Amino acid sequence: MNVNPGLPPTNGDDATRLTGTSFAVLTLIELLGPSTPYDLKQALERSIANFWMVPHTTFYAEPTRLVKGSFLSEQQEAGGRRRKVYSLTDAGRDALDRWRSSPELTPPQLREEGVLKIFAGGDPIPIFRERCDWHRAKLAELEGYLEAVSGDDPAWNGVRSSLQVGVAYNRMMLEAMERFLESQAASGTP
Amino acid sequence: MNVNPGLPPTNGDDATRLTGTSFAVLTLIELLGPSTPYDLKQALERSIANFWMVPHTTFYAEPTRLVKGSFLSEQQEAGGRRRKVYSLTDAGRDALDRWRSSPELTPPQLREEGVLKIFAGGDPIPIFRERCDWHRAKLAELEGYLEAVSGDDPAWNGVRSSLQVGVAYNRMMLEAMERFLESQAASGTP
DNA sequence: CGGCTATAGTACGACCCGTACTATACAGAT
DNA sequence: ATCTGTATAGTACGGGTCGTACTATAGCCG
Repeated sequence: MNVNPGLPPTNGDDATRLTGTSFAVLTLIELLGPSTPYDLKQALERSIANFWMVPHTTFYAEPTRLVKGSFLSEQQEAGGRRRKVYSLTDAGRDALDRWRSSPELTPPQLREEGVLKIFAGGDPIPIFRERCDWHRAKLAELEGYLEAVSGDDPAWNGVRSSLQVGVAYNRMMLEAMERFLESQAASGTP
Repeated sequence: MNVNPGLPPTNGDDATRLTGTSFAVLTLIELLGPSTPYDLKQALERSIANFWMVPHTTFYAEPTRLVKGSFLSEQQEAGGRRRKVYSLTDAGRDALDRWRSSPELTPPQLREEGVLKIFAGGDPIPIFRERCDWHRAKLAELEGYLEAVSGDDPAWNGVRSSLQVGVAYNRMMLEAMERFLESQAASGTP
């Protein structure tokens, strides 16, 4: 049971090993151009984190690993904070291309405490009500992002598509739970 | 960004700390009675792993932690392999009750490499096709489990409900993606 | 320029994870 | 009886991940 799926189920190779998090970093640098870790963190939290969550400490560490595998190159800012700026190398671009155009996918993974509680015998009604609120908020958030990228630069096509997927997903979840709650309310007061 | 949500976002307390995985173990022991780690692993893989994945090595370790926190007690089998058998303590049962009846939930978390690839500019069509196959298989699997627990022992109500949620979820995902693929096929050959 | 808040990180230890390996049970073949 | 293959039932280990807590600079408002 692989909980932390990367690309190959670890080819044992070591510094060459690329996880989903690696590709998240590579993709963002391709989109944004040379970036500092903080640029990446900001962008991540408004986009990828919605379907591929990464804690910020892991995220700050990832570029360092990718430099070691020479998928990224690193420059130092001249003045100010002298922050590190990362760019894609050819190897990085290649790896990204190969991954992106391969049809292989690791299984989707859900961690849903609500269903866990229902399994354990918890009352579904308050659980679904909580979740409805959450999905409503998420839906509003994603619709906001979607408006923010509403140009037609083809480089952002994927970004727009994934946001549309997210909107559709949350709307579906929300409607399904609302239907359930209504049906319960109806059968509760006959 | 909390990727590994437990109950409280870690109260710092230490051995008393209970994660979602802890409650998975406690719930299964409540359902099955005193159990060996392997019993638990088997049951987990057919149920909870669908919405709360845990690798088997973590899972084998968890009962040990729970004994340390005195949520479980441990006996040794008399003969044969002298395997360890775990039972709920009163503290364990209390913790489980409190968690199960509290309405608080950590946010749901999805790790979906398909959307990550779409974000990165991958072609959605083969990705959704892959995913359709996956959801179809999962649906069949869950329907099998559902038949297997089709008695009416009230202790298994939560188990049945969570399976129904899983079936509904996978059916929804499958139908949404099939609709998308059909609409693409239609617009592709006008 | 002094304090406040937001921004931009680092430190660290506990825990998690995947790979690889070990070891026992049991069935059927010899 | 024992061999040998397969399913069952785990353990060992080291690198990676996680959350908490802390530090430090930037910009703003008075």
